[in-house]
Amino acid sequence: MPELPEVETVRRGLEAAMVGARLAAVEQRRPDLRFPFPERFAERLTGQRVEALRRRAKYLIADLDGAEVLVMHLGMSGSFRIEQARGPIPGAGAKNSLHDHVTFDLSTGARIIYNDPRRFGFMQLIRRPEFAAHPLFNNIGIEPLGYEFDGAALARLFARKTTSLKAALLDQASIAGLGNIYVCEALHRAGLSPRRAAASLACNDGTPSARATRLARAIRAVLNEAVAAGGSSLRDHRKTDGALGYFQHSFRIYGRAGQLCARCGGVVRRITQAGRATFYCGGCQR
DNA sequence: AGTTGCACCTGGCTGC
DNA sequence: TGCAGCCAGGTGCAAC
Repeated sequence: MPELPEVETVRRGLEAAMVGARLAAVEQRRPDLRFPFPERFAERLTGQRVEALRRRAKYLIADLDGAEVLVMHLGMSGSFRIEQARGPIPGAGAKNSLHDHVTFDLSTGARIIYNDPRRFGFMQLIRRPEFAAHPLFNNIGIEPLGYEFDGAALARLFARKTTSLKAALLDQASIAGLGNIYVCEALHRAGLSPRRAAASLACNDGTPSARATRLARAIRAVLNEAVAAGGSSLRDHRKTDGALGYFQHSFRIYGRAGQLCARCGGVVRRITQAGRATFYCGGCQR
């Protein structure tokens, strides 16, 4: 499910409910998701006050008033929803709660529930001083909505890469937060082929090409529009309040194999790159 | 060192 | 209606 715009949408929903509240009770319903939960996970969280909820790449990071930071990743199918703790307790066997793996009951009376059918998500507790140097975070690239991201940054990051533009854009060590959908969308907006060599964004003298600038602007634009729309709702992904994001209606290329390109009338193609589907228009993406 | 392919899971959809 | 096969928003790791 979640790329940067979806994670940011979740962050905003959780921030409003969690920041300033204490974790009055935490329930962990299985020993692992993608990885085992930390030792004594619920116990270490109980009683902690949430001071801030941040996003880095596709990670959610809750700053606690103790010595640790709670790191959460949604994987492919993770989602959060917010209910009132006084409401019906999800009963065993209720279809909707089958994959509810963690619940946080807050001092405000709200209950935050983490649901993840595929269990590719995970949660981790990291001591604050070790946070920046932690393996999860010490090799993460620049934020595409940050001030330092532009055509020059793209050209510099990709200068010596031998992979395709598509694969390079998906590499979280270069740019943090892009995923399969928004890479396809940004490349289409920029009129660049996903098969083009990543290094071709720099001119021979190493300066950023006009293509690099176009691509950086397209990435910013598509991410900003998607965040404003509350992300994309594929399958049953929802925001924390249960509402659907609606950016999926704005996809111009993703999932449109066989349809006509809205910009040039060419046929949208689907190919496989690095094991993942790529959608692009052979007419206007060069 | 950088790049690619596979593995990890469940569920939804398509086509027989 | 049932079922096999394929596909899915991510990423860590082994193998080249």
